[in-house]
Amino acid sequence: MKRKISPSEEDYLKAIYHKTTADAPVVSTTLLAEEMGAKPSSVTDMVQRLSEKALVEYQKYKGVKLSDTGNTRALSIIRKHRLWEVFLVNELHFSWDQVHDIAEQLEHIQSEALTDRLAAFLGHPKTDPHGDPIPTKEGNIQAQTKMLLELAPLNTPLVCVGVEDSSAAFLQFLDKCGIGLGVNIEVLEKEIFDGSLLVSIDSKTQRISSLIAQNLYVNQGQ
Amino acid sequence: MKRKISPSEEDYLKAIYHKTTADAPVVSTTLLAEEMGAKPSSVTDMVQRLSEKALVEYQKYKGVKLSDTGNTRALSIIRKHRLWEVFLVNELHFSWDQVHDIAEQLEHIQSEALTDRLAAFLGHPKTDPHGDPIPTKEGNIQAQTKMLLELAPLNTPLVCVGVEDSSAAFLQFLDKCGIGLGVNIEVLEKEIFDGSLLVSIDSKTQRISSLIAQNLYVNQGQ
DNA sequence: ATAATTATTTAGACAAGCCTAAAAATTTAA
DNA sequence: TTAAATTTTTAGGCTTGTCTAAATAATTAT
Repeated sequence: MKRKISPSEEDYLKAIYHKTTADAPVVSTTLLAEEMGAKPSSVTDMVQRLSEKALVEYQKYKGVKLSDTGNTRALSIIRKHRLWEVFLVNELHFSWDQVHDIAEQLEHIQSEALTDRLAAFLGHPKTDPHGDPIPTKEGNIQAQTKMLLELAPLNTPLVCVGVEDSSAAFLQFLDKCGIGLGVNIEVLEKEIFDGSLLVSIDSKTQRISSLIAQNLYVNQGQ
Repeated sequence: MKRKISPSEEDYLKAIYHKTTADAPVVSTTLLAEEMGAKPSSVTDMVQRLSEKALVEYQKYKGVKLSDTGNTRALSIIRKHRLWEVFLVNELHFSWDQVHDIAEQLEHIQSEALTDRLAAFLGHPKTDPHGDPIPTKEGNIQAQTKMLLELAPLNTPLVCVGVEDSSAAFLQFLDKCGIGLGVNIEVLEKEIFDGSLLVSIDSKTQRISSLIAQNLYVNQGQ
């Protein structure tokens, strides 16, 4: 009984998913427009169509959130996106910064059998190369544990999942330190004097400044 | 300098490629409409747009054929389609009859790097699971050698690539004999009395009737 | 509490890709 | 070689997903 959804509609569902949280359960058309790279008026149009299809709950001037069925669809798309990212990085040896645009296309391929077999082929991975959890076929997703490295627990395997400051300078500095999205990090010691951290990055031990730690997000890794 | 082509435009280029031959270098809008599952008027529209983009050569009432650039684009799409079919069958263990619709979607993914790496991952296959040749990155394609099994040479590795009679009865009978698209066949003997053939199918020897041999297409295999 | 500002929606337009119905060109047949 | 039948194109319309400009609601500031 699955109604067909266009790639564009899927992109909106995904954007709404990413822009709503427990704190802010509803997202404005303006914010969504930014996320989608479209004008707010276009978003209003689309959101009204999605509302008629019962994929979102929308109240004029009040913002929009996913319905239960919309949420399920969004998770299915995210599942496909992240599985393809695993394929691209683990099997085709792409690097983390090359896979997003390709996965963005692959996530719209419609075939449940393909998704199932891809997951099996990859060994049913639990997280993507960026450390983000992959929803199950049933639509369950492990709660996000994204936190600043500064606040992360000691002696726990972590995966770098994002940055607060995304300036080229910072990213290039990260590269120099051997840090990138998906890299495995473990905090060994916290220096009280200057807030610096002794960390092991892909099994090599080094010291990083608190400024880095304040701008780097990590997840609990495997 | 690659102009963007929509999935729909790509489908038309592919259809024109498949429907033109050395004998009939031009295809009519009506025939193309059948192939595309659209009305002739819609085809005329599209073909005129493609002509403006110099992807096809079109003369009113005279039919359409690919331009050189159109031909190159068509081959690139066919390359992607067939590479994905290899992936689906060899890596994800789909059967030959399940892969077409999925490959039809995957062929539109735009990323040269992806195609290159996929080809390398698969070991640069020369043919797809149906025995059809995979064009090279440069747009070279091995000439088609499709022929009726009845007329095929003895003691030569062949691959089943299609059927003349596509009735369910025939296809089910083929299944029973262990014959399907992509199956390796070699003709060992031709019986003059009844036209039957002694063949080795996936290394098992059996005799098949001339009626089968008259309705089965094979390619020179590897 | 009202005015000014900002956010949001509505209205009207456009391109892509399809459709149906009607017109025009081509092919076939008498 | 002209008339009938068929093929192909044109004309006009519809949906999706976008846009700009204008109107309206909500928020902020005085």
